[in-house]
Amino acid sequence: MPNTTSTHDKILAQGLAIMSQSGLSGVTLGVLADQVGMSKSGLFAHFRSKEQVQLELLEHMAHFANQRVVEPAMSAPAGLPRLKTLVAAWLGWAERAGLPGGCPVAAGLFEFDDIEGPVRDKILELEGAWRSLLKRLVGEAVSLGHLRHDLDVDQLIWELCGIYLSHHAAHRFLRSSDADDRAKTVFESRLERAAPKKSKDSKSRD
Amino acid sequence: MPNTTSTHDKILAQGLAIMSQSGLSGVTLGVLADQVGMSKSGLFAHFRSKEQVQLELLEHMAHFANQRVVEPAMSAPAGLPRLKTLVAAWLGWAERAGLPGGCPVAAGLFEFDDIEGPVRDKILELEGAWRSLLKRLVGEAVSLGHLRHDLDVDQLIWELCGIYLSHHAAHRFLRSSDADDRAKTVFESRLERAAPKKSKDSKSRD
DNA sequence: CAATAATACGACCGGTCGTGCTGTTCCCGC
DNA sequence: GCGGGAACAGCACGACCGGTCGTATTATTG
Repeated sequence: MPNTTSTHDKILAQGLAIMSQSGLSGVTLGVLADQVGMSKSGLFAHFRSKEQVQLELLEHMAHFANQRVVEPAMSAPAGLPRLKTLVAAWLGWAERAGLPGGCPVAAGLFEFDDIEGPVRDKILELEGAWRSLLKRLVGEAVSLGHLRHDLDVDQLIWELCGIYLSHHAAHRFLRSSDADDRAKTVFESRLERAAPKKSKDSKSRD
Repeated sequence: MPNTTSTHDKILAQGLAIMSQSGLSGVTLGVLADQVGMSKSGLFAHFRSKEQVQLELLEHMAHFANQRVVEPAMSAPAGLPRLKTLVAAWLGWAERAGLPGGCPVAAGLFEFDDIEGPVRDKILELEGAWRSLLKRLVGEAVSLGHLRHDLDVDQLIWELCGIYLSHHAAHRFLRSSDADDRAKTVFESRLERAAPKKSKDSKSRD
């Protein structure tokens, strides 16, 4: 059955667009069915519940983001170049990937901070996986001597996530045009402080 | 006007709690009426529309946050001390003020990034006012020589907002206990880089 | 060809949403 | 005491929610 993209996949693809614009709770069975061009009940037959739709949607987005953000970055040389490439591909990835709204996970971090359940757990899992990936790349950069050995890796990642969120807010909500520049500036400045010590200037003295 | 706090105010107070937990779209007339202890239509009579409820709720929150965060910080000495006090009062202010969910504006930045209308405009206004305040305090710190005169003020504020958002995500979604420490670490490190050049630190030991 | 399984449809359920209209209660000035 | 007006409740509406059911079309299989 290679010919058609299955209805199931079509549903997930459409749902991804809605989710990025209106958040996970904006993905309604009715509007999703309309978007796909089928009846609500016909759509529902593919899933056991709405929650199942949400979970599969998140899973689908993770896979989508993986091949749009992670995989391309992996072809860069290991260490600092790869980290830089990944971060560059990360910021604003959703728009670049054709998602009209922003990154659904970023929105989910605030939408589901107090809503317990499998959906929250799934977002938690995705976010954890992402931070693990960041940690791995940073760790490689440290091992290769691209970043200082006494670097607080978790602290750096925490700050990277802050850059991402601020970029998201500035770009998508405030719609300010300098979001990319601001993010680039603070990222590079942060990397500079994480660079191995050199005897170039005695100013880095912490 | 009778002695008691007016029903109108009681509605806004209850709505604030709901908004912090479930977001602005979680503030439903029915839920809100239940919480206040009156009928949906009785509550509705106080407002012209649900949108009016949302707008007044945002306004109410701004006033509330102002007296809980801004005003106390204003008693600190002008310049860097005041800025530090404000930021310290800012991070996690909502919980400290008795709001069970996080900061509603932070959530609103992601909830309404693609939903046009007066509500979005209101959040935009609040966020703009907040950043203006930050800018004013940073500017004062620069004028007083507490921060370097060639500081990129907007860049600093952009990063401060990133710290706030990352703190919100780490604390409220990830529920990690080190959010305060992480935020404090990056904030102080950032201030250090914004300090005036001649770093003969003989007195800065707060 | 008949039987079956997959797929999708339309109608419909109980419930909640925002929002009006119609009363009822109750305080206040006359 | 009475009339009036504000504050609130009761109720109904249409739209939409997640979800179920029966059914029609289609494809596969025996």
